[in-house]
Amino acid sequence: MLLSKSCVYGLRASLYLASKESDSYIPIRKMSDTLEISFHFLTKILQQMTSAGILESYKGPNGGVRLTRSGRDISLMEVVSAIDGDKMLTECALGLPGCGVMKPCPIHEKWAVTRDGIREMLESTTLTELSTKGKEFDLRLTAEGGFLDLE
Amino acid sequence: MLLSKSCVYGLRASLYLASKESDSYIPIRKMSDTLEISFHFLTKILQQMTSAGILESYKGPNGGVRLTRSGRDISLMEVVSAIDGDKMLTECALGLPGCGVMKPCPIHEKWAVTRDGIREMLESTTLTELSTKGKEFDLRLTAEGGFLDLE
DNA sequence: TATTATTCAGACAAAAGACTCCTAAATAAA
DNA sequence: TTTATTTAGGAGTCTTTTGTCTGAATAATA
Repeated sequence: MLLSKSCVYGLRASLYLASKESDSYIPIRKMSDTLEISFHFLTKILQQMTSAGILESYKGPNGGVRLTRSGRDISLMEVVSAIDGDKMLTECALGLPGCGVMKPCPIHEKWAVTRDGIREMLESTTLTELSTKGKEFDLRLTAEGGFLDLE
Repeated sequence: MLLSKSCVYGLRASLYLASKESDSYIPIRKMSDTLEISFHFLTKILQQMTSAGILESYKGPNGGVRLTRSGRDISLMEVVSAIDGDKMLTECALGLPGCGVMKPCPIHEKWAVTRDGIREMLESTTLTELSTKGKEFDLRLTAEGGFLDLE
């Protein structure tokens, strides 16, 4: 798969948070229940996002996590590279270490074009853009349910 | 990564075979040595390609594998789907089981566009196209060497 | 026929990714 | 000040991917 499971979970959680317009902290337990993701596993992923500066957290009762900025200013790319890094968008498609402009692999150029398409998509799409559409059309965010099922 | 390691190895081996214009069988051992891929691991991958009809094999002395058709008629897509399947090009980017036209996920449409770019690239590129360029410009096919180092 | 070169097949091992569980630290509320 | 809630972080398990090893089947050749 293009994105790791961790990354997908991080994206879904980000969209959940972006769909909440209040700036109160959301407990991870609530998110993991709603999104049907293992609590402990999700916790770790959100920690990565916190240390990457996308989220901020607060301990204790009424604690949880929230976006540090408006979802309008956070691209999918930010979330992806916080969790999966940017190997996918920098590495040679054939995994050859020395591959580069000097001595490229045969699919170097074609892959560069394709990859730019992926990057462009991730960079130009914001959390708010997707969460807004998500709420408008009740799009899917879990196996069963959509944005309108979010609590 | 987009492609599994197995898939990348399969692609590199395919390009190696396409670069040989003779229709004699090439021993896997020779390929694994040249391409610096574990012999046994490569063997398994090539077996997958054989049962997918991309390669044919011959046992015993002077045996090995070769392409069943001209590399001109084999697209990268064929090799990729023989090894990795086509999950990448069919599955929801968020991994949501029910995601589809009826109730898509938020990135469904954008991902469909991006994905078509990937598919188009893989389908429109043939082994011969790449191996020809590979030989012409001595492109990279191993960590260290290029097409002109192939024996 | 015996030997050698080769693919085929499957069991096994190691590494990475995905996921669980437990304890500690922070903090709000009772 | 105690208790409940919540994140932080580490250690451990399970699964998948990647890679290794051993032996059997097949075919050429001496």
